[in-house]
Amino acid sequence: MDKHYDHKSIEKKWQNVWEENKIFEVTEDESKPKYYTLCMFPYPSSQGLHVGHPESYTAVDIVARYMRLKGFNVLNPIGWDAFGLPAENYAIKQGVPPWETTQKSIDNFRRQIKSFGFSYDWSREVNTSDPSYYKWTQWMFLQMYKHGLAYRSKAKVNWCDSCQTVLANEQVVDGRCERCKNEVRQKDLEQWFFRVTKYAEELLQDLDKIDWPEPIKAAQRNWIGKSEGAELEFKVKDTDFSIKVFTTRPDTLYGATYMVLAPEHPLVEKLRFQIDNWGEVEKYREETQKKSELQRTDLNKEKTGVKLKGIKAINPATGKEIPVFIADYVLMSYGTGAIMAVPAHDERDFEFAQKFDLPVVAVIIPNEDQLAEFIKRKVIAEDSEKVKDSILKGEICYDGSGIMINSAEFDGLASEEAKWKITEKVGGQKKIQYRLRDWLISRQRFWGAPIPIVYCQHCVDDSKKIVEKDGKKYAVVPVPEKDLPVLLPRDVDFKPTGESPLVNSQEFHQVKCPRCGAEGEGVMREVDTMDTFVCSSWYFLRYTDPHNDQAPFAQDKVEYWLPVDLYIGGAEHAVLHLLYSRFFVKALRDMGYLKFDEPFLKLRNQGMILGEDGQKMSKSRGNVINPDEVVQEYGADTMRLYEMFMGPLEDAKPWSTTGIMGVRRFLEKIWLVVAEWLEKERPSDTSAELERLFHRTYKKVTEDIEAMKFNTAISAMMILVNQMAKEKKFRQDLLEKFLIVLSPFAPHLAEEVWHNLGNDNFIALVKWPEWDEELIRDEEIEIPVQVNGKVRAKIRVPAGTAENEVIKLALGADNVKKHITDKKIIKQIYIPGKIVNIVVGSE
RNA sequence: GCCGAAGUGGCGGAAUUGGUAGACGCGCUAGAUUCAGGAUCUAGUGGGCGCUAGCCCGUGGGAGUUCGAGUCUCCCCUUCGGCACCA
Repeated sequence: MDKHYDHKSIEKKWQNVWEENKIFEVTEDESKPKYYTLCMFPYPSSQGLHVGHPESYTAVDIVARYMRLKGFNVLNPIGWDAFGLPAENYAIKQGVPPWETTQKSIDNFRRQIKSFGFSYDWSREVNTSDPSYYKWTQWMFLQMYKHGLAYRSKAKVNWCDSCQTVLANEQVVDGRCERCKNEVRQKDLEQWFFRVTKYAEELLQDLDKIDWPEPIKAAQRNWIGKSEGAELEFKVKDTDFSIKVFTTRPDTLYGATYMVLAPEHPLVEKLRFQIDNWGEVEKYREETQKKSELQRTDLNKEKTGVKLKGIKAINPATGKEIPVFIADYVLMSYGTGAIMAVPAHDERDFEFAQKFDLPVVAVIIPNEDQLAEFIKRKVIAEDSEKVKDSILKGEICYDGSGIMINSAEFDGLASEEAKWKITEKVGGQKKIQYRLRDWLISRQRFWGAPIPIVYCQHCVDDSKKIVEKDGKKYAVVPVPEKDLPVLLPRDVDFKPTGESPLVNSQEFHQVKCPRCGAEGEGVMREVDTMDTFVCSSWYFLRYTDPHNDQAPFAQDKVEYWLPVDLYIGGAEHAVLHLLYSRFFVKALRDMGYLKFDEPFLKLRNQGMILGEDGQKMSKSRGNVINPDEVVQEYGADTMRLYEMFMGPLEDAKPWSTTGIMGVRRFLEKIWLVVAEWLEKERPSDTSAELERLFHRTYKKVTEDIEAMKFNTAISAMMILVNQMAKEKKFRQDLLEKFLIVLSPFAPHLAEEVWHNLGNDNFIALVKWPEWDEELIRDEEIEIPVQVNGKVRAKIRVPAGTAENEVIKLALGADNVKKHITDKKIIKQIYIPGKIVNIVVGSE
C-alpha cells in the first residue's frame, strides 16, 4: 500500500464499483426490518450544489450505511424537485426553454452528488417535471377533487407583481413574496384551493406523536393558530339583520360598548340604505381596498374607522343600543369579520375608543395577585390601589382575568367561569377558530404540472359545478384518469404576462370535453399550473414504486416502506412542505390509499453553513465555498467528515479552510498507520490499554450515530487513531472493526483499506461490530478528592475498591491533609467511581 | 405582545438521572527537521499570582437549593427563529 493517501483514485474507483454491483439497490424483503432514510430532495438550480446540500445528505448517508450494517433493509433514495419558478425565470433570462435548462441542472447536480459516494438507490431517481411523475401529481389533484378537498373559489388572494402569479399564504412572509421579496398585493381572483383547514385539528394534535425539532412543531402550532372562544350574535336595531362575532372573551360581553365590522364585510352593503353617511363609508372602504396587507397590518399605525350613522346594534346581555363602526383593524379573513369591542379589556378597542370618545365600562377587576402580575407585565409605576382605581374608572385597559363586576347576575364570579355561563345566557355557541387558511394551489406560470380540468359551456345544464369566465358559464369537468397526463405544451411563449402562458398554446387547447365530447368553441382547458409544493407533497411515496405506470404507487410497497423513519432537511420548510406533506398523507389515508397518519416519524434540520466570515454565503459577499473544489482538493471523505465534525447537525456554523485540513490530516494518519502496519508482520497482540480503547470507540461511535451526534463520534475515532499511531501494534480484527465503524463517515477510504487488508467482500455490506463491556471497564480508576467542593487531589484505586478504603486513601493524600488539618470533618461523601468530597468546618 | 431555541477559551465546539469545565479539532508559542516556504514531528496553550510542588478567579448577569451547579429553581439581559391590530 502506497504511503501517500490519493483520494482521487480511490474515490472514483469505489463509486464505480458500488454502482456496477448495484449494492445499494433494494427491494421489499419481509425477512428484514426496514428503515427508510430521506433527505429533502434538491431543487436543481443552475448554480449547482451548495455546501449545505452535502451536510444533510452526509448525515442521512451515515445513518443509512449504519442501519444497513446493522441488518436493516434500508431505502435511501434521491430525486429532483424540478418544477418551479427559479428554473422558469432562469430559462427566460437565458432564452432557453425550462425543460432544457432543468435537464442540464439535474445532470450537473447528479454528477456532483455522485462525487460524494452517498449510498443511494439510484434506480429509484424521480423527477417531478417528468410526465411519468406529474401524471400522478395530476392524479392526486383528481382524488382531492373527487373527495371535495380541491375546490375553485373566488377569494382575496396574494398576488406578486414581480413573479406574476398568486401565492399561498405560506409563501408570503411579512407581506412580501417569499422568493423575490416583492410586496404582495391582494387581488380578487377565482382560484383552486386544497381544503387543508379540514385537517386543522388533526394537524395540530398529531404533532405530539412525532419526533420533530421543537421549533418546527412550535412554528406549525403558531401557523395553525387555534383559539377557543364563543360565537355571539348581536341584532341590528330595526332590521332583520344580525352581526355574528367571534370572541375569546365572552366574559367581557357586558363591557361591549360598540361593534366594528371589517370594511369589506358584506353586511355593510346590505345596510346601505339605512346608513346616513354612506358617502363617507364608501370612501373609507375604497381607501382600505387600495392599501396593501403590509400597510393595513402595520401595528404602529393609528386606528382609523368610520361610524355607520343610523345603525345601532343591541348588546344581547345588557339590551343596550351600541354604535357600529367599520375599521381596518378588523380583518375579514379571520373569525366572522366582525367584533364586539370591549375597550376596558382589549388594548386595540381601548385605543379606538379613546380616539372616537366611546364609553369604557370595566366589567372585570383583578384580584391582588392578578393585579401585581399585571403591574409587572405592563411595567406600571403607580401603586396598586391607584392602578385598580384606574381600571375601575376605565382610564386604563386591563386585559387579564379576574372577578366579574357590572355584569348583573354574574358579578362576583371568576371571569374564567363566567365565560361559558354568559355565552349560554345569550344563546351563543362555543367555537374553535383556526388561523390556518386553505392552500391556494393555482399558479399563473408555465413550469408546473397543469391542473387537469376542462371547462365546457355545453355541459352547464347538468353540472353542479359551474364557473363564470368573461361573463359566460362553464361546467367544471375533471379530466378522466385514463387521459392523464395532461402534457405541458411546448409551443408556448413562456414569458409571464399575468396570465398563464398556457393560454397561448394551440396544442394545449385542442381538447374535447371529456363529458359531452364537444370541442372547439366553448370548451377550454384550465390554463393554470399547480404550485410546486403539490409535487413535493407526495414524492416520498413515489420512491417506493417509481416506475409504476398504473398507479402512483403499489399499496403493498408503500405499506412495507412507509412511514419515513428519518427525514433531514432545512428548517425553512416548517410551514410549507412539511405541513403540506402531512396534509397529503392524512387526506390519502381518508381516501383509503394509506394506512398511517404521519409521513415523517423523525425529523432533523441541518443548520446553515456560513461563510468563513460568519455571514451567510452569497455571491455578492464573495464567501461562497464550491463543493466541487473541496472534493477535488481534499476528497469526498474529507468533505463528509469535515461537515459532520464542524458541530451539531442542527447548529449554524461557519466554514473554516484550516478546519478542514485537520480532518484531512486525520484521514492521512489512518492511511499512514495502516500502510506502515502492512509493511511489517501483522502483530498477534495488542496492549490491554489500546484494546480497551478500540472497544470503547466501537461503543461510542455506535451510541453517537444513534443520537446523531456525529461530531463527537469523529472525535472518539481521532482519539483512537492518535493512540494507534503511537503504539503501532494492534491485531487485525481490532483494526477491521474500526474500519467498519469508520465506513459510514469515510466510505471510500474504509472500503479501500478493507480490501488492502485482504478482504474481498464490501465493507458497506458487512456486519456492524459489537463491543465487550467487560473489556471496556477500567481496572484502575482515578478519583478526584474535593475538600469543601474544591478538587485538592486525585487518587488512583483499583476499580471496585470499598468506600472506607477510598476515603482512607483520600484523607491520606498530601494536599488533602493540608486542607483538613486543624479542621473538623463534618461529612465524607463518596460517589462510587466518581468523586470524594470531604466537608470540613473550622474548629 | 405571544410561542420556540440558544448564550462555555482567540475560534468551531466537548461535558447535563447534579460529581475533575474546556474532550477533539483549528489557531497560537517554543523546539526538531528543512537552503527556504509548505508539510511533518515533540512539548505547551482559559485568565491571574507564584511560574516548581501550590493558590485565587472562571460556563451571559443576579439570587437560591445542595457536600457539590455549565447542568436544577426563580428573576433579569442578549442573540436567533415562528406568529402577530387573529378579536
